[in-house]
Amino acid sequence: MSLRSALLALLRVGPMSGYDLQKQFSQSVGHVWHAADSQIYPELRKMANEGLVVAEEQPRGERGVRRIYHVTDAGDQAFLAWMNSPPEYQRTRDAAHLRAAYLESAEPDAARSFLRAHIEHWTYELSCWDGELAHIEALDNPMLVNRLRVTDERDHERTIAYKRFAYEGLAARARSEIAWAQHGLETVDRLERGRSERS
Amino acid sequence: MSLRSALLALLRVGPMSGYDLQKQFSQSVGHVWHAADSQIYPELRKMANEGLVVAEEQPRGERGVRRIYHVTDAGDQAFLAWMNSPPEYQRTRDAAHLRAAYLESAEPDAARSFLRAHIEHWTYELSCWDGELAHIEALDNPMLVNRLRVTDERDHERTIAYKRFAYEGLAARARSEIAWAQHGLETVDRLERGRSERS
DNA sequence: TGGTGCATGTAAGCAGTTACATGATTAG
DNA sequence: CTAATCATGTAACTGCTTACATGCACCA
Repeated sequence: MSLRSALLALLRVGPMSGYDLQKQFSQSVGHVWHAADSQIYPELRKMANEGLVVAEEQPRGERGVRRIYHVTDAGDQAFLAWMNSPPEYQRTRDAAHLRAAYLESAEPDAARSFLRAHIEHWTYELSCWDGELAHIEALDNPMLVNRLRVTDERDHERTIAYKRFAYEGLAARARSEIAWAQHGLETVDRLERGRSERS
Repeated sequence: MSLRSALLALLRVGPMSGYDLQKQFSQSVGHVWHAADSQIYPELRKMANEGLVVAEEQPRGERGVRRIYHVTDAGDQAFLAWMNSPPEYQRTRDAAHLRAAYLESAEPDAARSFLRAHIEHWTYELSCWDGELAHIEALDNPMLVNRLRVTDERDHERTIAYKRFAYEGLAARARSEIAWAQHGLETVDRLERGRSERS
């Protein structure tokens, strides 16, 4: 249900087409919740069938149709119900840590490559999230600006504070992953030194 | 492919039935990679069809059959190939941080409940991982003991070190999530104080 | 006329969840 | 005898991925 909530959260800021939403998912929101285009269009159709959104159909050329989706009252309530409901957690399923637990089975160089790839991945994620944080602080994130425009001015501070809070959490996680993998590289070196000394 | 790798990792320690594996997934390994029984049995069948494992069939009563799975050479190679291959990362999809980014839409009490649930969830996970770490240090984790038994003594140190490394990473992540949510609770209080002063 | 961006999808398939379903063995 | 544990699955469904597929509008 999170894709649905993410779509509602975006549409509550203002009506958008599937394509517009897709762009959001490849930028700002996409750094928190990823969704592919092939998933967005069918989901919007389903939401329209369930009355959470309505499609304003605009003709495009001879046959093409552009659908601008608007949130309905039912959609608004569904989003708020999700926001006020207890979160659901999935059981841990972490490929990187699974692999780490069996690293003695890998070649030392493969172990190092894996840890460097881990650092590279989380460094990239961190740069995205730090970038979003900079846009929040500078108030030049287009979605945030639009959202503040449809928000009571007394709620601006909270709106900004929670956005910042969310991205700070993701950035902290990325830093923790990077530190862990760096510690891992040191561990590989230490253990390999131990092996070469014994041989 | 990670479920498959996790199954191979366990079976490389020694042959086991689907039921035995299932128990491992609800204990030690299950804290890194979760899998349900309804997923394990079909996967073992598929792996047997592909020659990664062989089932030693034992009759059980009149009609029942117990299947003890053994890793084949092909299975061993598949596991090592996975260990030596570059990791694959999925795009971020984080329901808690998505929700956090829109927390101004929630009732303050719902926001607090959410953050407390987050702390509770990660505190529980942390206790599991700290528990596993204690079993690793005390050398009384049964799977680890079995694994050391089938491992060259010169590799004992590495085997233990990487297990410890994996669980330390998970524990660090849990602590980071808890600290984040605690900071979130303070943020809610600060913002709500601000609102009540203005009203 | 040709490329980029706008705009919309379908189809096959995989991984995982939830619910259902059955029967054997062993310890108290 | 009965409850816990051992032991094995199937079926329907959800969420997501990958690959495929089409066509318009505008600018150079």
